[in-house]
Amino acid sequence: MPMRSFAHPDHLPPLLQAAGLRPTRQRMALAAVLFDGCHKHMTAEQVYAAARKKAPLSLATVYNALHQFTAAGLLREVLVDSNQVYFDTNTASHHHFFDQATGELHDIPAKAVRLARLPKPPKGRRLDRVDVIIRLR
Amino acid sequence: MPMRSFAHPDHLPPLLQAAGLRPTRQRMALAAVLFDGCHKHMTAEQVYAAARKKAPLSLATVYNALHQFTAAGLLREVLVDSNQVYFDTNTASHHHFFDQATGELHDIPAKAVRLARLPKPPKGRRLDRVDVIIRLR
DNA sequence: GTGATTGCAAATCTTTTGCACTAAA
DNA sequence: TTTAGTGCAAAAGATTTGCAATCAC
Repeated sequence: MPMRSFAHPDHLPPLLQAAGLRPTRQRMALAAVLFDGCHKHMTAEQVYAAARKKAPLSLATVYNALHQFTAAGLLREVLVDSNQVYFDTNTASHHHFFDQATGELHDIPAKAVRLARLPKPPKGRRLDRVDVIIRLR
Repeated sequence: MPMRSFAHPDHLPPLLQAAGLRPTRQRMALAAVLFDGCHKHMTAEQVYAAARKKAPLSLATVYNALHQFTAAGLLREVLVDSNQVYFDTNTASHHHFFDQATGELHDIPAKAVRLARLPKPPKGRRLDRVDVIIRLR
């Protein structure tokens, strides 16, 4: 599962700048947590807990940044559980297993699912993307 | 799209009783709103607004009842938007179009989508169901 | 009667907002 | 400088809880 590797901190400022975001201390801490080379699914609270070990920042800033990162295409929201929103660092086309017993979320590569037939969008609308969630128990 | 028709109020008490729920005035009003023979996608707030025209009831009771109905298999939660949970009166296997511009949700019959390949669940877990969400813009 | 159900208001939880302060460019 | 970004604390929404009053059986 290839992902651009931003494990080294030097790669973070260009990443943020490319998204039109100033590489501030807080955003750098958040980016270091999220874009370390491994895909992850994290809630705002989890990101907050991890980032504040790297730099002082407030929860409001976490929400601001998560939404900015999402708008910039660096993150994707995953909605599988009515209690929390997960932010997914994998922005490539893919799907999810959701373990309803544990709340764990796992990626499924796009090619592992074949959508052989799909209805066409109603007129006037175009397809944005297709999310497949395989719910487990 | 066949659905058991509960348009006539006389059909509501047995429906509730079969779910192990006493047919109280409040639950009857809620069931009358939801199970009128037409499938719908409603938020708790929308259900509340419609039901209070039929009988006085509180929002807390709406949430209680929606969860009881869901646990009883009369409703299904649909998660497509981080701002609100939709309750779907169609509990048969099916999928959804979600219009991200308007927030509208539309059913897709199960047969309109063919999942030709699906990864098998991790060991120890079994498949509960597969949700396909076609996001439109 | 008696236990299930409800209403109300307060509590919780998550997320957003307003605004003065701070820092990046 | 100058403007974007941040922190804080308050506000907003959605949902839940606790408990006394009420209703279905």
